[in-house]
Amino acid sequence: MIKALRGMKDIIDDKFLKIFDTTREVAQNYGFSYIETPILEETRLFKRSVGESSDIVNKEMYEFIDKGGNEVCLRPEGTAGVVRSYIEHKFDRLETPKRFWYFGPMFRYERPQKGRFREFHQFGVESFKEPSVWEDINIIAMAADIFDKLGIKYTLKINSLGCSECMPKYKEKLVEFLQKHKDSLCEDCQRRIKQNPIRTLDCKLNSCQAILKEAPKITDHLCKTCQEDFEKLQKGLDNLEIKYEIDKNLVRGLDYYTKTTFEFISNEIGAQSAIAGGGRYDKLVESLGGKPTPAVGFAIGIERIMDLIKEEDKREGIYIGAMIEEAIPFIQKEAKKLRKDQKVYVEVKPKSLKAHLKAADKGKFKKALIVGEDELKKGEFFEKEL
RNA sequence: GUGGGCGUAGCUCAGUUGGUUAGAGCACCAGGUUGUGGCCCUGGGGGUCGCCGGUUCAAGUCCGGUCGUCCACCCCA
Repeated sequence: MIKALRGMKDIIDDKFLKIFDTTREVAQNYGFSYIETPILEETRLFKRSVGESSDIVNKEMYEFIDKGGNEVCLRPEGTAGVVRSYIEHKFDRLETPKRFWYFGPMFRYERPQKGRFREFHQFGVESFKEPSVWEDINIIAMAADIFDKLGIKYTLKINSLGCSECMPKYKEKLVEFLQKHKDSLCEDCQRRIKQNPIRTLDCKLNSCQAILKEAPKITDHLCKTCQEDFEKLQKGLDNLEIKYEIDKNLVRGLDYYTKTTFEFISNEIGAQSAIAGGGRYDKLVESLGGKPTPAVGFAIGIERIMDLIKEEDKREGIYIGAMIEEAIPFIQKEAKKLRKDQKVYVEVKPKSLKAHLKAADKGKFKKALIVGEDELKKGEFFEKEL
């Protein structure tokens, strides 16, 4: 038997559509426009944006050479492609902000486990050309709206990584601290000192965390602007009555983030607790060859929130069946009329009244319309509410 | 990439120290005086025991490998 590839799933679940509809509705209500970018992109797009030091680029991409000799890969995340498109269409030369939402599959060659697949779906938004922290609040509010609409409980964590002014200075101090305690840190963290020192902050090992407690915090080293913006962020969320926690160790795995970062966490889905993540990336457009353009965005992991949506089983639609084959044309014609404004299922296999009612019940229909010999003569239905 | 658990019917799982035609519950189909579902009763269909190899008179059961799956590490949505 041929099976789907490891870590890839067929989606046979109406919840997926429900999430799609909800995210689309909310994004459109926020004034964002739809964008769909290619699933296949040049590999260097992700190397330059996500960052070569990240695990995603390092070891999780589906890379190959196509027949034209191009180094390509299946997209491991959504932001890079949208940014590429933004620049390619010269939107970076406009003064007006552009806001996009997308929904589609992403690919990462990882070892599958709960809430982690090799093909998974993300809904995401990207807002370009708006430097204000109030925009950060807008999009956090959008994510919160989506979760509220879907009835998903979450914890929001926020942090600020600082800008190109304060971040490098902080990094120096942190590296200095880490070098001092190098011998007590785990192997991974020792490696991180050179590669990506910020990542040591969210090391899961208790031994490292004990040392890192004393480490300098980014939030204590923000420049004046970043500090003010971080305070505005908190006030803005308070104003919208969105609860949050400040997590000074919240570091995101993609290299392009600056200033505001945030994550939505759920404790009901195992170790993969992040259901959405995002933040500001003011330098990314420029580093991919566009004009300097501030931007902020986030993405939601669809498979992860599918588990969190409770299924309501309500009856809906009409079941139509015939007890004799001669009645099939009649029910098909009637179904055509009824379907104009409601869900109508036609059973084309003739069977007993009892069997039809049973099937209609199992199918969670609200009403059953059955036609037998008598009904066909009169041109009417045997009707039953379920 | 590392570690651990698990692969028997569509689903959840039994299967005793290796021993005849491999079981249960749920689901499915058909009946229960020919046209009233959910409950109940009866009957029925359905499994190359993940795959390959080995040990043995004999393997679902033991051994090795492989693939898959789940959980965790790692990483992230």
